[in-house]
Amino acid sequence: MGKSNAKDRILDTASRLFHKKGYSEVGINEIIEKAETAKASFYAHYPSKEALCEAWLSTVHEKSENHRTDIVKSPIKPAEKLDNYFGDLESFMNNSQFRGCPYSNTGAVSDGSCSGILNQIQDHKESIRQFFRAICQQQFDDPNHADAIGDRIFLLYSGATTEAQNLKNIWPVTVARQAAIELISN
Amino acid sequence: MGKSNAKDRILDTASRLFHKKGYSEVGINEIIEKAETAKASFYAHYPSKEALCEAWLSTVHEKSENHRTDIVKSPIKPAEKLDNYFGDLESFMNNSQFRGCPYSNTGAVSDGSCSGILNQIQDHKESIRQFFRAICQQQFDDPNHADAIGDRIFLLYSGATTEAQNLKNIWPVTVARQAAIELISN
DNA sequence: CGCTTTACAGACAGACCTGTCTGTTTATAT
DNA sequence: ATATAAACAGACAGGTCTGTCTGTAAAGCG
Repeated sequence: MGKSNAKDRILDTASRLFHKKGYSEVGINEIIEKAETAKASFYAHYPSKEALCEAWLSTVHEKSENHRTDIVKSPIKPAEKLDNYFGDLESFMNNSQFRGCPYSNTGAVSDGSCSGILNQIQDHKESIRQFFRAICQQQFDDPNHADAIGDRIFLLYSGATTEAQNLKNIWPVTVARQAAIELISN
Repeated sequence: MGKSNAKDRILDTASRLFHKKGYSEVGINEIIEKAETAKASFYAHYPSKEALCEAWLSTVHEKSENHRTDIVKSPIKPAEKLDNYFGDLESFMNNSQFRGCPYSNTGAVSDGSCSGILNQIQDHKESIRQFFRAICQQQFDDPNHADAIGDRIFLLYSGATTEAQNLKNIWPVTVARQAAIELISN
């Protein structure tokens, strides 16, 4: 465990609350109370609530992006990479009381006023799309076919995340996992 | 055009605003102002904002459910039914500035405090799932296989809706449409 | 010791939120 | 014409929101 300074406590607490309840349902007051810090300390480190949201999404992106890079580089078979990645999603959903993608959930509450957040959402989604395409490129000879299959797996992944949250059930992830493996194996 | 009474004006205005900005980003004051009615009139017809949300989701469900029933009963081929339904989604996304499923967007902002809304979300999603399963039952001999393919198409549909919203682009719907047709044709 | 940095506590402003209330106006039906 | 129902306008209460402000306490360092 590293030091527990105010800035980190705020970000950790906000991450937990934003993910669990949704960005718009969490207030600064709740964050600083549960982070056991003061409002002045919050505004000393973050200029606004939106900036905190961007910092949160950045950390999520960074962690998950590193994880995906590792998977792409690993020597296992492409189908096994998909199996592992959907397995990770299964664990994630089970461990988060079926709260799904932080980016989609944040984008669901936005009319486009904050372009910084919208850009992060699009960058993150495009990054996941390219991840699936990269795996498919390792499997198929035809690059166009690989991209097409990668896009389909991306949509299965997104749909599984969304509907596992809506239905509070893991079956969408299980179904998508099997479908993705079949897609890349045929 | 029917009469323009206050109750209908409120529901119509709220539907437009909830869909465009998200439930949590729209207030009663904005609704009654744009519906050109008074706050007392609002609370004469709806006991709370949450009740208005449920009324909104109910109308969305009713309309879309009737549409799906018509499609299932129609004499065209299953693959053509899917093509039509994804075509409808394409039009819907284009006409709504890429705001996607009202149910998923509402569910993204909820920690489970309002069970009425959560139940409507789950009922609606399960209804769409059964719609795709019913179409697949018309195509395949094996009922288990039909259900399995129906579930995959359901996830493609959900993922296409989610990511078209996130990416502000129609390609996810186009990809899902083609993938669904291939799934039911093989 | 004095100086600086960081974090603390919490009052405050100004705006917005839902929901209640009083009272007035309009339309309809008898 | 008169009674009844519906819609109107809008003040108000009580709470929450983000963000600013003043002031204090503690720790590191010369």
